[in-house]
Amino acid sequence: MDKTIYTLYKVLFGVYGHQNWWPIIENGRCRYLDDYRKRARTDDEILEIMAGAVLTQNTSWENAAGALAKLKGEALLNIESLDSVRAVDIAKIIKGSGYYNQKAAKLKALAGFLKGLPGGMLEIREMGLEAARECLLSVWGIGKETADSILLYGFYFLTFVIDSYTVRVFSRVWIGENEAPGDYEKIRCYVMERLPRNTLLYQDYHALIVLLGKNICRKKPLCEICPLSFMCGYAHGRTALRTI
DNA sequence: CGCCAGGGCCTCA
DNA sequence: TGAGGCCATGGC
Repeated sequence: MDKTIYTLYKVLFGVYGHQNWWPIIENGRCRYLDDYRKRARTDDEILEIMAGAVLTQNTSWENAAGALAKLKGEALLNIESLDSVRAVDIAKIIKGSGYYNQKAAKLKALAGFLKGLPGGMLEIREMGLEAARECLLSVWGIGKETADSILLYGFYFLTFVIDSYTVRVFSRVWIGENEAPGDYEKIRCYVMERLPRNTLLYQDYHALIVLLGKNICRKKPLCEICPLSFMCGYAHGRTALRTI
């Protein structure tokens, strides 16, 4: 099933099209713009993507976006403020995103990290993917998915994001085949070896998986209306499972 | 009421 | 290194 990974993308893209991730908060509202495809992200946008990626950890984007909008509304969405304001006060603002004490600490860890970079976001950009990834992963509160999201959507690095939806969708599609998801790095490498090296494609792919995972490939999946059912082991009632 | 959400860290075997 | 506990609100 060498071409399944790419086929899966093409089917989803054919049905849903561009997803214009990562959304940015504008006037307190979450907006999916397509203009970013023609330009690099600004430093402010990258910080917002970083903060949003932390706030949405195991949390619906709606709740995370609300907290992000409040942070922005309070003029706290900048490195200096996040670094200087007390964690308990940040926690109060982002309460609606859940895990607010942890996330406040994570935002402060992020701000501390960025404050220690003389070259700012440009310094990360110029490190290249691998060094930038290691660098982000060294920050407390930034794990693999959060790091890859930041790298892919903030810096346009070619790295694939694996989240719980990805694992769910892949594990279902691959049921009964010789290959199925393993751990994070395994899935990431497996996918990247089978896709064209195209950043926009990677960005859309992950966003499309999230869209499908939210609306159709739920824990209790709606296979009857799923555009992938024709190529999905789960929809065909298979049960065997092996790992990559 | 229970389940779920665009994870990550820590602990312990 | 892998499983399990913990963090927590809001929407359905």
